[in-house]
Amino acid sequence: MTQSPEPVRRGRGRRPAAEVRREILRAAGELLLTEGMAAFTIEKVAALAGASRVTLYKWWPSKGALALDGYFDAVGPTLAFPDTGDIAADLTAQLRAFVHLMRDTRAGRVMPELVGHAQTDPELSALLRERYSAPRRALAVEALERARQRGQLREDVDPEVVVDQLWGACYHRLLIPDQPLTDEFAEALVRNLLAGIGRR
Amino acid sequence: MTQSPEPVRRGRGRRPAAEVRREILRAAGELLLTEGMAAFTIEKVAALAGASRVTLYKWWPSKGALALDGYFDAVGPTLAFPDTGDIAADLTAQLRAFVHLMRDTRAGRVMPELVGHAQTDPELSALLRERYSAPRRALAVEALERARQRGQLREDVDPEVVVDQLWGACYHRLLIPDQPLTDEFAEALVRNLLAGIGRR
DNA sequence: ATGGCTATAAACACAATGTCCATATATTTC
DNA sequence: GAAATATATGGACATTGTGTTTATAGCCAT
Repeated sequence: MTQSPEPVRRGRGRRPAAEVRREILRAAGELLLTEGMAAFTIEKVAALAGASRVTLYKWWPSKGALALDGYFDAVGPTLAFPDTGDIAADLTAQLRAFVHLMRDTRAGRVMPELVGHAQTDPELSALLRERYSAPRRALAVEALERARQRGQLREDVDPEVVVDQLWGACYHRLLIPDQPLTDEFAEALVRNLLAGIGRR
Repeated sequence: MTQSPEPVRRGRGRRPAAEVRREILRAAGELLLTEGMAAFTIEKVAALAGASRVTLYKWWPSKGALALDGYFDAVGPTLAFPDTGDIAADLTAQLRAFVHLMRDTRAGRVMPELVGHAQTDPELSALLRERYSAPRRALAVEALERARQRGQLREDVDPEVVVDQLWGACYHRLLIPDQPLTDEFAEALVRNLLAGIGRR
């Protein structure tokens, strides 16, 4: 159990909106990261925030939207894609960091659940794309574009496809876990793709 | 609304187990393929099958297990991986068929929802691995192994990783749809990986 | 035919959703 | 400072779904 200082039973009446909103986001993030998406309910978030369910329904259109806001409130944006000029090294480093994040942190272990829930929640699907996947994908695509312009990649390669063959492969092992997600895997992804797996 | 001939109100008392079971599976498959996983509830399956909820709870331990059984009842196994001896052509053909299945059929559109639900249902996760992903992955791995033994692939390549860089990339575009899943994409996947995307 | 197995209806407790209301009060406006 | 506005609140409600218990009814094998 994560020990919130207080469930804080409040009196009736209005409180500053910003404060309530902050409290709700904190509660949503905490519940999501400790209990996971299966146990994430509007009711529990409201109780944990010491707020009324009606208030949540007023501001968030769906459970998914609330969960994602709670996720970012707890985790922060954390976007970075260092560019050293060596695309092979940069991709490997970035993928290893991603593997570490997904395997060894609470935030990482929750993300597959959010993606999973998005499969039946169009609201969350759109938000996840806008605020999570699209910005991250864009960073990788830009790095690959720069590498191509430096002459490190073939001219006819579509960076968008490359992203799917690197990060998409990792998500595959996360979401459909037949095989483990390891550092060696991350390294093999880059090796295979840059050098090619074909003979001659 | 899908118009079943009759909700068929039956009297109390026992009916042949096999018949009930068949009817439940049919109902589960129908509901899953027409309404999707979000609307898939034990209650609706029971009503559609003209069966008692208690009967469902007796035979299926979870909603996910019932959904997967219904899926296979409706779709069938459909496993095939033709091997013409040309690994590039075989992979491309197989991936194009996969893209078509996922994009243009009801069964395909439901699979991401099952994978999504599995993220918060360990029962379904295990069943999906055993009965869906593992057998399919094994077929692809075997084909790649044979190609390597024919000398069409580098000796040091791990077929398991290659599978993630081909099918995993497709699942990525299915589950986190930033970019469209197209035939051209399927072809680019094989091209990139066999020839490599690096310069020189 | 008889006894065991199993499907059935009905009822229950529970949890969660989503929407009402009337009331209380912080903040804004005059 | 007083009035108006916005908004959070508890409590209530109907609805849906879960998962279980109970007593009853009928198929099937022996």
